[in-house]
Amino acid sequence: MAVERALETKYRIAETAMALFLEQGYESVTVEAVADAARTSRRTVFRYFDGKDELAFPDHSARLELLARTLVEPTGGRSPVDVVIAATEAVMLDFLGRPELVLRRYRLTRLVPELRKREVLENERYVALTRAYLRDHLPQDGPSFLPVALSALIDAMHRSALGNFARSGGTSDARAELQEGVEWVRRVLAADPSTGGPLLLAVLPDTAAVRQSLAALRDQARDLI
Amino acid sequence: MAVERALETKYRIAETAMALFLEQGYESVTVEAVADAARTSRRTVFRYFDGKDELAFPDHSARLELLARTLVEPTGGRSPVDVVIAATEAVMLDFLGRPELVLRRYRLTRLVPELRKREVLENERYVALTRAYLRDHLPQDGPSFLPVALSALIDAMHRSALGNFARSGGTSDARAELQEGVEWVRRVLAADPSTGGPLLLAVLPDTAAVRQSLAALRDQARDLI
DNA sequence: CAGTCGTCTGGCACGCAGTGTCATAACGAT
DNA sequence: ATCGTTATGACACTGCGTGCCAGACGACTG
Repeated sequence: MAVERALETKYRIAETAMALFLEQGYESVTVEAVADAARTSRRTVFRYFDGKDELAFPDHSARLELLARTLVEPTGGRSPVDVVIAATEAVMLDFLGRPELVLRRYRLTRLVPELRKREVLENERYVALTRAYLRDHLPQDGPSFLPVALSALIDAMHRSALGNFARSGGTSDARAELQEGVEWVRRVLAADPSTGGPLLLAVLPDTAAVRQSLAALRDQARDLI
Repeated sequence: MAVERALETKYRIAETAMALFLEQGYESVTVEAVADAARTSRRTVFRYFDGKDELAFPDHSARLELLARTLVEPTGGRSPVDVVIAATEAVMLDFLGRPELVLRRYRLTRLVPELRKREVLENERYVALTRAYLRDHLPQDGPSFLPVALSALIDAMHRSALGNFARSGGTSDARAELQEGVEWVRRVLAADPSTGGPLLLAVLPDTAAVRQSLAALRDQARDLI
């Protein structure tokens, strides 16, 4: 297939480039040097990549499509927030499918400001998608900042878990961390009446027995809720 | 003063550039054209700005310093979250001090992808500052994702309010919207036991009267809490 | 007033990213 | 084997960004 060959070429160029960047530094490696090392031409490099900085992100266009595709799948009755969370988990699993790439890119982005810039931009495109989805699917009677706040929150969890994964050298369980993070989001949302969460209130006699029961319940709730 | 004259030059160049960008489009305006229109040289433009895209953000370096300065001021016993919120409000007030600049830049960034990129990057620098502050000052026993989540949240409120301000043509009360947003954050944090918020639980007999009282309380709480 | 020192500015040249164009090569289908 | 399609490579060109140096401007001093 033609597509396979093209993909192979793209990744060959990208890996050559990343290796050169790590060896010699981003600035001092020209695109022509990358092309030569990958046994191709400068022009071809720019056919596969929009810019020199994108050489470290050969997988992002595909992953962005994955996110977009996941967001339009039938929801099966799930809430918009759950749909976005599931889509974010799918994106993370895709990331974790290429752990070496993630680790190498992490080193590069810490080292080269230009590549860090690019990473921030790529990330913004993910957030823009989820934000638009929430804007379109969340009930309109909630606070107007909810879509932007929730997309930022979920993205923050995603990045935090992936960052820990990279810093740990690929040993941490990024998926579990993400789930822990979004659980926190869910819990916090559920506790807020303006987003439709349940609310439990009561008036009780102020006796020692009641106080003691409440304290016990509170301690349990700290772990359970 | 030399500093005043330099600042005057910088803003003259920036305003000339923004006008040209809006008239003729970002791509088709060369830096040399900007320099000529601002009665200076190409070389001088690059002395005041790190790149062509920065021509639309003459105020960001100063505002970044403002944020950094505000974050190191004595806290006066406020919590780290409150310090970050106050600093964010200071940044927003600084933005609102130049409403024409905000509006013009908003039009530009919606129109020119290159400038939108730059805006995202500038924004990331603010978030990096607040995130680092929270990482250093928040209690260490909380969830590890709290700094990144909170900085993302507060930033989201900030951007949402400023975006509405620009979209409304400068008529909306951005400061009030920001405060509304951070109030939501505070409320939501306070409701979460893992971040030390209060928790109120009770067990009641399931009678019609009790149910009615709870419903009434719940309706009040929707507005009050 | 003359001289001098530091800073701001403009001109020049260079490297390199990114793009348009076109000719050629590789590949797949029939 | 031939043809149509698609990937590739060569070339030229624009414009950004930077290093370098020389001259202009302003401030301060004797």
